[in-house]
Amino acid sequence: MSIEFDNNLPIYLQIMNHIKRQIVSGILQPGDKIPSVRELAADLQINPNTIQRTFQELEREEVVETRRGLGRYVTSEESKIMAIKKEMAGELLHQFIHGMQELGFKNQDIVSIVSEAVAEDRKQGVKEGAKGGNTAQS
Amino acid sequence: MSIEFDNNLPIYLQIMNHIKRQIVSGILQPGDKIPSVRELAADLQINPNTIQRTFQELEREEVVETRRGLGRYVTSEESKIMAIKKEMAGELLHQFIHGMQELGFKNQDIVSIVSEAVAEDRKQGVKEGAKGGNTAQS
DNA sequence: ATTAGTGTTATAGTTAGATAGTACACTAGA
DNA sequence: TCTAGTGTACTATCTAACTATAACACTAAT
Repeated sequence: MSIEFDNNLPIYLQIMNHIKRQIVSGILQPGDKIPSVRELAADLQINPNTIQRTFQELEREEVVETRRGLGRYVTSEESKIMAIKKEMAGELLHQFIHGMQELGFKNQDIVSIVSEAVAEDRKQGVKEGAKGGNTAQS
Repeated sequence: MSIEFDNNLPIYLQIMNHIKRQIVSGILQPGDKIPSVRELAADLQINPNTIQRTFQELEREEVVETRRGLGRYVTSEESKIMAIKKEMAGELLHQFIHGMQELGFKNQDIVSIVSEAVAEDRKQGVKEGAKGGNTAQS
């Protein structure tokens, strides 16, 4: 595991999202054991207290379950996982569309830009999401 | 002017983005005077020092120009504004597509989701960007 | 019982972001 | 010249996030 940090977001939130993505995308399956506090801390070069906070938040969201003395496990409730997937996707979608509208793009522009970016993606492999799209005009 | 704060992002970055969006979308035109430090601070109920930092960053990005004793003005270089628009749109696009891919969505799913969200938007007026999209399955 | 691997808790210190308050410098206009 | 409205600078204080370190509690396996 390795995460690109450095943003302006708190580390514990970034790690939270990283783990949630792994669960939602199936890299971590329901019931799977997740790394221990100390193990992940050493792995990511992050203080154990920060990892502990990350995990407490994940537990508060019912994404993982704790068995004291044993470790932490991905929830077995697949409905919960699906709900989180929808929530995360909805959040991404909203931020994108709302953001583009604020920049002055029309709805049809937005669809075109996404279509083109995805087409680029298919041609070039997964590179960088087409940064300066040619259709990026309002 | 009013901004919904509260995220985990520093306030000065949020205000920066807000002003950049106003410029890029044409609400603020090239050469326009922007609010003074004290005025915006009072308006947003934010400490003047924080606004000062916001403006310094905007100046560093060459989005605004300062005339000491007079005030600050939106840059007159329209090419600079276009560049920033492309940069901001590219960032939004990349975060969205990359994020959706990490959640396990295929490229064709992503295009469909955006198309539907935009269609919803058209029907319901600008409401909330279609949070729990029905097609949000991989 | 002992050990190793877990989660859990606590104290102390550092840093960035934000606030509070004050003061100084420049410019336009009366 | 004086005043009002600018940008700018500085010190002090507060809080959240993060780090450093240590200790304690529970569980499974030996």
